[in-house]
Amino acid sequence: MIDVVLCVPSCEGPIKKAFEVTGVTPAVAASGRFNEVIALEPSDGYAGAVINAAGFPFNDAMNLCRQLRHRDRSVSPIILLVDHYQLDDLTFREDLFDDFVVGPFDVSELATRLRHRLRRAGNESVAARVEHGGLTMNLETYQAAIAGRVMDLTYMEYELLRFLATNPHRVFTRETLLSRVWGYEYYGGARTVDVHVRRLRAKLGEEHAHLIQTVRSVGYKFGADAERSESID
Amino acid sequence: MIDVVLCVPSCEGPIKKAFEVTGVTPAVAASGRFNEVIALEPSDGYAGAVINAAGFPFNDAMNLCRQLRHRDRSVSPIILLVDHYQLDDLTFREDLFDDFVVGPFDVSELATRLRHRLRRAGNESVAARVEHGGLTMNLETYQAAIAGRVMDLTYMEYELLRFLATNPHRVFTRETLLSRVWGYEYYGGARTVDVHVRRLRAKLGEEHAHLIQTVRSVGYKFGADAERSESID
DNA sequence: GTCAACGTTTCACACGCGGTTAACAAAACC
DNA sequence: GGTTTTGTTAACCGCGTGTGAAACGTTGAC
Repeated sequence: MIDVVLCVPSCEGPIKKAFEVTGVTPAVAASGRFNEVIALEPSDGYAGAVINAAGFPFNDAMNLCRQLRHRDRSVSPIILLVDHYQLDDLTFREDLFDDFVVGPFDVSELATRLRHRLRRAGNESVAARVEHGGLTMNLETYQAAIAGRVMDLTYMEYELLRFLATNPHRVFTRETLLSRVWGYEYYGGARTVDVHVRRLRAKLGEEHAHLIQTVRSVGYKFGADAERSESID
Repeated sequence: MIDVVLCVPSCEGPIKKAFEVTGVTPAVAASGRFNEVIALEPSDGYAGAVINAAGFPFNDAMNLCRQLRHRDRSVSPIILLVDHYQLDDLTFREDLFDDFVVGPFDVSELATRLRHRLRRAGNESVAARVEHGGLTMNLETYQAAIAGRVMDLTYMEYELLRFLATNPHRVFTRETLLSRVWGYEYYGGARTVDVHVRRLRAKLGEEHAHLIQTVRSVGYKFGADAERSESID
C-alpha cells in the first residue's frame, strides 16, 4: 500500500530518504509533471503528500493541492517544498496545505514535519464547512446553500464563492481572484470575474445578492456589511 | 491586548520583527526564564506563543508548552524555535506544539508559519491597519471608521485618507498629494485636492473634521493637533 | 477699522471611467 | 450531437471624479 504521495519533479533521492525515517512507504507519483499525481485512484490510499513547488510555477503546485484536498478532505497532510522567495505566495492559501519546508531542504526536518503532521492528522482538520451570513458551504459534499436553500453551483462558481467566503470582508482585486481561483498567471480578461460574480449573485437570489459586494475601483469582497456597520477589524 | 506571547530568552529583536509582518502585537513574556510566561493571566488573552528552545534545556520548553496547552486547550498555536540537533526530541511530543522553526532562524519563515497557524486556528485578526486619533482603517477590507462609526468612502477618498493617516502630522502640498495619491506627474488642478479634503471632512463629521488640518499657503496634514501641542518633532 | 489681496471652502455640473448586463462563442462533458 | 459550463465581446448606465466659478475667511497694509 502506498503511504505517501511524492510529487517531486526533481531531487527525488534525498526526499525519498526522509520517508524511510518515518517508516512510511513513499510512492513517486509524478516525476515530470504535476498533474500525473491526479491519475492515482483515491482507492490507492496514501497517508500524505509532499509536493515540490521549488523552482516551478507556483500555481501549478497550488492547483494540485486543491485537487488533493477535494479528493479526500483533511485526511492526509500536504507538505510543500518551497524556495525562500515563494514564502509570500503562501499567504491566503493556508487552507491548501498543512506544512512546508523552505529550501535548501533538510531531510531530517522534512521527516520531523511529516511525522508531526501524520500524528496530528486525526485531531486537527481543515474546516469541513464554511458558514457565513446565511451561506453554508459543505466542502466535503461540494454543496452550497443560502438560507437553507440548496444552490446548484457550477465548479467555477463554487470555487469563487468558496475563496471569497473563506476570506470574508477582505477585498480582492480581479487580478488576485484570477490568479487565486482560476490559477492564471497572466492578466487576461478581467470581465470574466465580473460575469461569474453576476451569476453567483443571481443564484444567491435577490435577497442575498449583496453578500458579494463591489468595491469600486478595487474589486469584490464577501460578507454582509450589516454585521460590520458598528465596527471594523 | 496581547496577541502573541513571545517567550524568547534571547535574540528578541529579529523575532519581534516577524510579528510586525503579521500585524499581531507581540508581548515579551519572559526575557530570562521560561517560567515567567506562566505569570500571564489567561484573561490577558493572546493569539499564539513562540517559544525559543534553542540552546536551552529541552524539557523546560516542553513543560512550558504543557502548561500553555493546559491553560487554553489547543486554541492558540504554539511555535517552537529549535536547533537542528533537537529535531529528534520532538518525536512523540507532537501534541505539545503546533509548528517549529529550525535554526538559524529566518524571520520571514517564522512570519509565514505564524500566519499559517493563526489563520488555521480561525483567527482573523491578522490584518494590516492604520490607526490614529479615533480613525481606524483596515487595509484589507477597505473599510474606515471614525470613533467606531463606519464611513462609506469612495476609492479616492479612501486613498487620500490612507496616505494622510499613514503619515500623520506631516504637511503635504497639493502637488505632492496629487503625485503621491493620484499618481499625476504633472500639476493639474489643485482644486481637486481641496474638494476631496472637503468631502472627507464631511464624512468624518463635524466632530472629527479637524483631523485633516489646513496649513495655509502650504497644504494639508492629518492628525489632531492637541496631542502635538506640547512637543514638536 | 477698513479695504484689498490672496487663499480656502463650497457648490453645481458635465464628462468618462468602471460595473453591470445580456447575448454570443468556444469548450467541455455526457 | 445536444447540453451544460465557461470565457469573451459590446452596449448600457450610474456614479465617482474633476473642474470652474462664486462665496467665504484670513491676512496684512494703510
